[in-house]
Amino acid sequence: MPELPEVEITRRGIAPHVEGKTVTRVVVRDRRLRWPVPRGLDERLSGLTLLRVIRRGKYLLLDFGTGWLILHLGMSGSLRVTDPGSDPKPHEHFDLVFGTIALRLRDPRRFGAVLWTSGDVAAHPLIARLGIEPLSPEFSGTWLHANTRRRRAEIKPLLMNAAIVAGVGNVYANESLFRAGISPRTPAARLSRARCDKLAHAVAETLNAAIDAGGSSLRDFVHSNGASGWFQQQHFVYDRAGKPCRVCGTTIGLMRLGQRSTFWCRACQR
DNA sequence: CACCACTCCTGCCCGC
DNA sequence: TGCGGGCAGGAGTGGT
Repeated sequence: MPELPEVEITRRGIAPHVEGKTVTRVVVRDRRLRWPVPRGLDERLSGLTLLRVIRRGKYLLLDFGTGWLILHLGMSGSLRVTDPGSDPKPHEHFDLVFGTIALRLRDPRRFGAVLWTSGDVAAHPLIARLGIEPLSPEFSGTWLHANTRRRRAEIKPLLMNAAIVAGVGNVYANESLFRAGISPRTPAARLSRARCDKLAHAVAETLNAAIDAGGSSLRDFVHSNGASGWFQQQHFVYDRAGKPCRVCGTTIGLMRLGQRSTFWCRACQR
């Protein structure tokens, strides 16, 4: 499940291969993603040079000067750099071809997105509503404390709300709360200033550790499945229901919070 | 406005 | 062994 770290690893994996390159062709094999892939991308993009690839939350934003291609990997999407002549495998719905190489999107569950916007990408409705970047210097205990005072929601669903914090999904919300020693059920407004500090640090640490873990596999984005660096990290709590806590041995619990599986150690997290 | 449930989709796992 | 059912999840949408 691509969350912020996986998307950032993807960005780092593909950027050196495609930045500065000019689009020669766009191939759409299946338009049926979360929203239909727009028609006319081939005509619109051919001849344009990709200036840079940036990330906002879980979105990849490809700057073409006159406009931006917005990519989202949904929960099963991956991007790789490949030979445009190679036979597409199942679920490889979209190619962005730069002469002798291509960016190829695979997305079995089709929760992902490929969209185009002209002008300022930050003004696009999907991007404009995103909350703070958790790896930005602005994201701190001070920010978290100030922005949760009137929140009745429990901290875990709040952390996963992209309109508040962009890019933290279920895996890293669970892991961050474990690292911070905070119960996922704590009402956000009840978190002390000190605990907000702890949590902001834990979120950044957790995300950075995951990025570092995936960084060793960057070359896999070329002629590979583009996803091999993802699940190598050891989780403290995620998907470990019924197993002993790696820190204290207490059995890891499982509950539903905001329709999502929530894993936690009742001894380590209060 | 804040929050919540619902929804999209398919691979995978479990039980029979 | 094969099949059906349930589950997983990002995040937009619409209801309360």
